[in-house]
Amino acid sequence: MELRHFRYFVAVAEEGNVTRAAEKLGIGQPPLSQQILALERELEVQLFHRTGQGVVLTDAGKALLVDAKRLLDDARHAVVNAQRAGRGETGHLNLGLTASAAFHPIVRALIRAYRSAYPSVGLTLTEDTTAGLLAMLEEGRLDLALLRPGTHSFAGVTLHEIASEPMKAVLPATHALAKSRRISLSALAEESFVLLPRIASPMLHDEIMSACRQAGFEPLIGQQAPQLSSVVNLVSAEFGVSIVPASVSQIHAEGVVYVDIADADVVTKLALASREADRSVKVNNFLEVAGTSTMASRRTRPRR
Amino acid sequence: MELRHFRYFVAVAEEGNVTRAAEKLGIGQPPLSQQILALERELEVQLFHRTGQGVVLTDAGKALLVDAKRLLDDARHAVVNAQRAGRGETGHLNLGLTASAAFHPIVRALIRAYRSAYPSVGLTLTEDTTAGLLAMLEEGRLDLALLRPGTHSFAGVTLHEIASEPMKAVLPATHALAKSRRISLSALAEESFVLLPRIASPMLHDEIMSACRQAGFEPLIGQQAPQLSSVVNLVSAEFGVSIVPASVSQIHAEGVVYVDIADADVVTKLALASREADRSVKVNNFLEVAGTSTMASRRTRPRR
DNA sequence: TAAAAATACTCCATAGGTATTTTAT
DNA sequence: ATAAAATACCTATGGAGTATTTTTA
Repeated sequence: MELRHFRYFVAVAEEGNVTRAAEKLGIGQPPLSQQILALERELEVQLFHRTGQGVVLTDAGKALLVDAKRLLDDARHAVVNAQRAGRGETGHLNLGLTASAAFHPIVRALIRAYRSAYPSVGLTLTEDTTAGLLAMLEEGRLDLALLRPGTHSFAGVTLHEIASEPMKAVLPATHALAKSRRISLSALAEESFVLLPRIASPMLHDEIMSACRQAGFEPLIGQQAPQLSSVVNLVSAEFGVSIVPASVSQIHAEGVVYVDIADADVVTKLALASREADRSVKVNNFLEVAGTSTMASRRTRPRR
Repeated sequence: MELRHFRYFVAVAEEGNVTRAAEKLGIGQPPLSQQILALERELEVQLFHRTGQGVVLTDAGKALLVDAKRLLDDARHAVVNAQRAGRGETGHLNLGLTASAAFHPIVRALIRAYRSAYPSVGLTLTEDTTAGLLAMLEEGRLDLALLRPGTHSFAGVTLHEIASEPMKAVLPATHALAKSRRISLSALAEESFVLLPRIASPMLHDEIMSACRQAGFEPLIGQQAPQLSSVVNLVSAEFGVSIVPASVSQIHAEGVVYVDIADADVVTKLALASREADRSVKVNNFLEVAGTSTMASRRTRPRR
């Protein structure tokens, strides 16, 4: 039994006449008769009463007509659904992001652009640490993650840079350098630093540490805070100074100033991470909307 | 696109491996590969990612798998439904009956027997005059009718006798003959008769009239009543005598007696009427349950 | 008897088989 | 290097065409 049998059956049922149905189908009357007879033989049910003027449906035929039409419709729908899914127009996308990435205006813009381009794709946003996001990405619980890649890279993960921004120093307004337009990192060599714990954002943490070392000193970590806003508040309370991505300067707090850093390459990058093996159209569409060129896809340190 | 493509696709999707799926389907790997490729080409959608260890579904494939399985299930159901309809096990039957037929115990028994044999067939009972029933039968608004066929027969209607019963005389208890075990019709020659109007039950009416004429007299119709129970009540009120099918003697009324009639052939028949052209299995099943042998199928007086 | 469906046969398109190559890990 | 899918080519089933017969009202 094939869809052809249903197509032919519906045509004959609707014409009430094998000859005319055959014309409509673009085949001859005898092959159509044969196919109908073959269907009746296979189903072991008579579908038509033969009359001198054509054919009329039996009760079995009437019952089958309803189901056959629905079946043919459903088959067409299945094709359309598959095609839409194939173009990445339907389905669901699990997107992860780190707390610091969430501050970047490009992230909001990216999500909006994707939603308007693919309105039928469901989006779930999950906020977690970089390590957590990468683990979820590998397990397949995330399809994409927005994070700040560090010096180390991860096996099976492709990073697509979407933004690079300078770091800024965060100083209490009372600080001697608070009125400078730009300072060099070495000027902060004796300061106590307020940073996010390394576990929360190892990439950002490592970038700050290595920038300081490159400037010739080992930063003294006086205080740790779990949120970037807390970091800024602690600086405001004169617990020390900090270094944050420029986009974080959106956080305005009393008694805090953001100062440009003169040192070259004190920048942090925002990247979209995807599974290297993931060939999903939905993910590719997202990357396309992000307009990214893939960063070097590295496979240096296989994850345990 | 044929059901074969869906069957093959589901097999490959569930095995995740073309070679194993081919074994399961009892065909070779190359033809299965070809059919899957043909499906992908026709849908213009990639359904599988090919890997070294087999194949994995794309998003489009995942979407199609759900629909394809449902489609194959639905096709199987459609076949079962058609077969059940073909055996007359589903659907609806419109059954008509006359007021006088409704009294006969065989009618109740017949309907019960059919319901228990074909519990999934819906039954609608319609009570009307014989003429009304025959018209509805011809128009297709009824599939079968239980009625008392008269001397005339109808075009395109087959009558299946299901019972033949004697007539009885209905007399007031005060009547001179009320205590007789049996009387001859001629004894009622001078009586006034209470009958159903001819329009309500022409067959029964004509049978009574012709029985009287055969007994040598023209009955005097003193009163007409629309219902058999009213006829009995009028006899009870001494408006006259009547003649009714024996099964009507179920109606017990004060001051009324039912007396056997001695004359030969004063009988009335109960028949099941169906359209001659109707080859419906449901109707045949009903006739089979009724255990009927078809009465002469006559076509004497074509209906206007 | 006249219209339509069924049968008889022929043909060829294509599903399926066999052998081999290409691909992916 | 190996398992699996794809390609190439061949075979044969059966869908479709042509001619004719049978059926039904």
